[in-house]
Amino acid sequence: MHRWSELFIPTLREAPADAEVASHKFLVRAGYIRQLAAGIYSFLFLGNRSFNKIVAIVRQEMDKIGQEFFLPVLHPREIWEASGRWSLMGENLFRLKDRKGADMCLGMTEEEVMTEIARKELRSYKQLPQIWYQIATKFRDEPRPKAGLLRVRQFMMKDAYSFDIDAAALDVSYKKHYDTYCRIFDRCGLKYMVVEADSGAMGGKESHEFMVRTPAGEDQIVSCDGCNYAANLEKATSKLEGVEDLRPEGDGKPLEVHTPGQKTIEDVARFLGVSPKNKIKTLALMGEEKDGKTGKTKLRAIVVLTRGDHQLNEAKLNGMVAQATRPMDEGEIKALFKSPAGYLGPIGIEWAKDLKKDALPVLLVDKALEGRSNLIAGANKEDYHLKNLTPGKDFHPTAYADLRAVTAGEGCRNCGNALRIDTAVEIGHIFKLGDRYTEKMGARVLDKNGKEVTPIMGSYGIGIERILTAAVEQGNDENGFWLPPSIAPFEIVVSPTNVKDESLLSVAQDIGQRLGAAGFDVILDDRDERPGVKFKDADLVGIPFRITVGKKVTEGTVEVVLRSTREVHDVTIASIVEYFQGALRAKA
RNA sequence: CGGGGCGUAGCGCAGCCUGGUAGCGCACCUGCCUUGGGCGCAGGGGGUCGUAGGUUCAAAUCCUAUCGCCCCGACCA
Repeated sequence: MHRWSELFIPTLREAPADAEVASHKFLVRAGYIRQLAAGIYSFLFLGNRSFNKIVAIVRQEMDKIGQEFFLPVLHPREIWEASGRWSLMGENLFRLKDRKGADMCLGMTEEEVMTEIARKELRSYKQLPQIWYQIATKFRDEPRPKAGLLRVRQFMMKDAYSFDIDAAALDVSYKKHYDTYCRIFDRCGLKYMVVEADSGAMGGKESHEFMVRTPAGEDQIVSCDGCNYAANLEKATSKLEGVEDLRPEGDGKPLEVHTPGQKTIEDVARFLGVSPKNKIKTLALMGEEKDGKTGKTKLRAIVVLTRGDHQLNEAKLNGMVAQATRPMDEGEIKALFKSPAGYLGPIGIEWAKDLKKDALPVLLVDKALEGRSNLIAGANKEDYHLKNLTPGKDFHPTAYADLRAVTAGEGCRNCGNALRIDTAVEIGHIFKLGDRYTEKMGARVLDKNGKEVTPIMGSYGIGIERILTAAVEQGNDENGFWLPPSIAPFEIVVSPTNVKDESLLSVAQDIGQRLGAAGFDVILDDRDERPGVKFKDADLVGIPFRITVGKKVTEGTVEVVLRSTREVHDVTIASIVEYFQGALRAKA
């Protein structure tokens, strides 16, 4: 049994001025963490205790499906060069040189190291499937660390990798992780949801993220209360209500209209008396691609058309063109459209026929415009717009694609219910990697027929700090927070109201010892402080249950307080162990 | 990387504009008092004013540079 009076639990009355989100404020105030530098934190006694409990749960569950390794975090350049990520990862990769001047880096994820082992050791289909995992520190030089432990530069991650002989086998490994992740997050007491995710530039096929709703999060998730549809905004789609097209004017050919000074979609729509839904939004972008060898940046004009009231989803676009994009500058706009911004449109420019042809500018049209007619766009001429524009007839896109961002209230693609959008924090991510790493790094095994094949991989991550952060975010009030018992630094705090009263102290000690002997994690607040101080601290530090040992001892009872709801139960001293055997294991 | 803000005691802040003794609350130490929601009284310790340079008789304060931290952005032409 731990005694508070002997421990280092530096609680603060006030939050540090630079903390904004609840979890950051409370974890600092409760003495869990202290900041060392931007995005780098020290874990003190309580924080580390909670941290270790989370790790233990993750390890226990992962051991049921995989094998734990421990890999180096200091990597030679060569393996990152082999996977092609030495240049791809850019500034996010912490780089350094050893004494001989050789390039090294700090691991931000471990596909390379795992694949290197697979390459050297795996020879036969008989050795598959394999699931290897580790729980280790990762380094990422984030452009902007923020919100306490939410986005940091050094963190602990459980990362797992599966190697399978074919896609069907990968499905099995993937499902194992999906189920295991659910068990882990259930045991951690989190209210999470699983969403379809963008597999990103990694080139995976299927991907799910495990998300906890909180305004502190960085991701937007689209979900349906009517069915189980849920997806990251970067990936989400919806059912659109039909829009009535305008009737053709004049001879039905593109018709120039004078729109002096009308630049924005709203202005033009109002000026012409039409809905923005009948307008085309023209987005002028530049695709940038860095040549790995020469270091030169290749530019390519990419123009995206969306419905006037729609927003471009950059993640979808980036996935489609497989390169970074930025808005065109004034000169670039002028060069391509021969017109100032505000009057841009697709007419009068020769567009590429397919994405691979580098020479010509690319015209990507959002699917919501496919089949529409008599739309209005800029005329590529100052103060003029064009009516009667029909995609496929008046201009020919390089490709149609789903590029728009879903907005709240649109219909679910499965059941039609109104979709909601919430902010959430990502606590886990699983995805089917395919053969990207095994292929590039030369991992091969022989199949049943003696033929050489490339094993395919899955990659699976859990952010340990984020489990703690999410738990604090989902359970706090103005006085502090409460963690689920499974991941709290202690399950129960025993608070005698006055330690100078021998009878109170001895009852408290007795209760603490009996609960400890029964397997509960107990801390005795034996500090010589006023009751108010102890109660405030107990409320602050995340312990889900408190036992107040006070006046009622003379009647043979103590009070059990459930931190989350502040429910109070009088329990006899004699039956306290039995009480917790029922109560604590049953509810959070 | 762009924009904004902030660096003064462990935490939260004032002082800076208008240069001249570095201050307040909490925390901390000692004593007394008190003991069911951060109690009270008395005494006390603790600061290179982020760093470097400059102006000045004199710099926390004015000027320059630099470092650090926080927030917003890096999408809607």
